Amino acid sequence: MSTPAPLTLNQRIRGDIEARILSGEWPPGYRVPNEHALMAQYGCSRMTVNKVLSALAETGLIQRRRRAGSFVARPHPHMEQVALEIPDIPVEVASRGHRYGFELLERKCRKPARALPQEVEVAGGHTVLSLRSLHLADGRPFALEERVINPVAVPEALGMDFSCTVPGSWLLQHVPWTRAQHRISAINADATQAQRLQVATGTACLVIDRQTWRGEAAITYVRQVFLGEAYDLIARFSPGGR
Amino acid sequence: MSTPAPLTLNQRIRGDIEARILSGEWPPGYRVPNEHALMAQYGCSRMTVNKVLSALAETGLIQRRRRAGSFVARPHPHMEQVALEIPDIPVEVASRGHRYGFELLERKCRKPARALPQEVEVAGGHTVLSLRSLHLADGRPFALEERVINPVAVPEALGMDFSCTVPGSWLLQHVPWTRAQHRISAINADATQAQRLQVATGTACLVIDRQTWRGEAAITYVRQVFLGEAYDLIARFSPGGR
DNA sequence: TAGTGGTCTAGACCACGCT
DNA sequence: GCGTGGTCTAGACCACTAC
Repeated sequence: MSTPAPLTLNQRIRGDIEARILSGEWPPGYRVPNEHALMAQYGCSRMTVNKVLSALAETGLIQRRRRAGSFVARPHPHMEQVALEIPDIPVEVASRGHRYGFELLERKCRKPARALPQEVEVAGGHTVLSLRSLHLADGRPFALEERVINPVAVPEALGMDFSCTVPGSWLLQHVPWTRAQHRISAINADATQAQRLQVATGTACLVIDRQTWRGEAAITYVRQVFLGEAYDLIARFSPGGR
Repeated sequence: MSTPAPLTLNQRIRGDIEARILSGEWPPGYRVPNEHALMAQYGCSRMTVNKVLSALAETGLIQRRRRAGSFVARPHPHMEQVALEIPDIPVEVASRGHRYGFELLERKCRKPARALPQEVEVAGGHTVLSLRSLHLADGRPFALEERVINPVAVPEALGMDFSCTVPGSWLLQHVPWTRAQHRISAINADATQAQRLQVATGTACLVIDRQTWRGEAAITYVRQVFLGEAYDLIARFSPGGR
């Protein structure tokens, strides 16, 4: 029950300072002791306290200004971002205790829809590999997915039979991406969507539009339509950035 | 047009390595030169290259293993999180080029709804300050907000007249929080919600449930209901964590 | 067991920006 | 001007683990 703590000096100092800030002992605007003072207090070198304070500044807990000193930050700047988990649907379904199923509705190569700039970008002047599919949980519709893939960036995709392979999971595992953008919105299911999801027309659905890039090349664009009542996204924020 | 680059040595080395990884010159699994080699290559001390490699490891671009070396990471682990901007509604409305307006519909102290565990937690055995309000863009309904505040954690709130002060913005600026959780879902507007938002009953709405804590104390719980077609959330991921 | 990363030291010079 | 943080050096000892 005793501390099994082989904490590094760095972690001890960081923990000390974080605790003072989070407990309110050092309120927003409070001037943190400077590096020289902390160095003396902990009997360590300046590099060590500098590393701690730099790390705290990166996470936004303190602000550092030359000549002025380090100050406990006001709570909101910067913390306006929270971590949103990207859902991998098979994993998501399994973690909810359901049996996952997949059904490929359509697979073809076609021209991009000119009305969808994302598709045009993925096409890059060529055709796109278009996949329309349905994700199932315990045999019942869970999400509808419309995806286009850039066959120039991902030539292996042309040789894949996606009737048994989930395109999203396959792409995640085989194609490295460096940038992604997600747009989250809500729509009323139209007649086609409602029929495929086996709900009434007009049912509220959560929509995720995701586009990924590798360097400058667009890899894929996907629109996933979830039943609004059966699905939700969770985003969290905890102190220290992690 | 020339490089105005007063880059630090640290940034140069980090940029070099990131470029090689992102360009694919160093593919996933590639063994990055060890610290001694980089030290020689750049003619610098070990601390300098160590700081670079540690930073790259923190962002997930490389993995480091004692005795084995540093390796370019496979793309997906860890990158399953993206940064989601928390919307501050007045700012959000203004940034979309609209005039922001606010209307307090109801303000009272009451018992928490037993069916809502979030309200019970915010209450902590006491009553909650309950606020129901409407956010407007160019005078038209933009979002409906139902909020409860813990009056023990935020006693100043009891003295506030929120008819002119936006509760969310006020809380953000006056109450530091250390933890937050968001749940995003989609609903069909019920009759009351539809009337207040001036849309047809059943219109799809994007819902954000947000709860914040300071330490172990729950501060506030809020449900914001947005028009699904008029609003969306954007989440991005870029390399290097930022 | 030897090579690798993890951590730390005791200095140093410099740039910035309050005062 | 001068105190602060920003960066870097040339070492050091240790822990871990793959070989």
